[in-house]
Amino acid sequence: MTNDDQLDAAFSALAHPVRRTILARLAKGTAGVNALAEPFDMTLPAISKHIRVLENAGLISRERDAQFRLCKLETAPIQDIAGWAERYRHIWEARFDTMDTLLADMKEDDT
Amino acid sequence: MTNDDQLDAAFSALAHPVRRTILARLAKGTAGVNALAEPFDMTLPAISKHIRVLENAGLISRERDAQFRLCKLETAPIQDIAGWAERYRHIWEARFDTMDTLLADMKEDDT
DNA sequence: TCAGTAATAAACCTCTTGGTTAATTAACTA
DNA sequence: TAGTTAATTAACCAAGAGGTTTATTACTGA
Repeated sequence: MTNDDQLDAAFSALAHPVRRTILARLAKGTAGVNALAEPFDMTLPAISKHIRVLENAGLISRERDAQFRLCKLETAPIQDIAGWAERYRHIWEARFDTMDTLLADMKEDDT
Repeated sequence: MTNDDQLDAAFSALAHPVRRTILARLAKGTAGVNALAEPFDMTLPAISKHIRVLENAGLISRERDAQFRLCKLETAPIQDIAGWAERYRHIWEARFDTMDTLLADMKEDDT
């Protein structure tokens, strides 16, 4: 899988509030599918599918423990996304600087 | 639009390599639709649709200049995503620390 | 071994996405 | 005003996403 494909998978997995909520829950520790499904008004197979999407994107891993499938958060794709976003930071910081200058100029006008 | 909806829109807009490439191009400066379409083996209406997706997600804005529609990168949704990812940073850093400790322990065993 | 619990698989449905071609709008230019 | 360039709209299509219900697998524990 190319780097681009990995980003595709991560971004599109994260483009659903249910899946982001599941990740937020897993940030507090591993959990089984039923536990993850609990907050949602949705059937278990639907949650199961969301979990598979997260797994395929590498955002979680799973381990069988007796009749449970424990899900665990994996941060690598989130780090990739953070890295992707960072490439644009200089732009918004530059614009913020411009705004700073603008505000400073306005202040000068006041005095 | 709720914060969740904004993240949905941003993540799903970014889940396509063509759209990420367009943003990368716009990071270097504004451009018209034909210029943005140039690198892709794809019809203009297809690019036009990608651009609309980016616009609806707030990732770009547009200004009419004569017969051109100049596209401009907007960083707010990228900042939102960077902020979202940051909430997970403590986890991967904690795991990295654990790995550090592990490696240190292994080193001690060697001596 | 049998009942119960955890989870997935299969089949199906509807809506969305990503692309096409053909037609249209809007502005510039000769 | 006619032709050209820039871009969008409309109509269509195939494939994918997200959900359902029903059936099945896999394990636990009495």
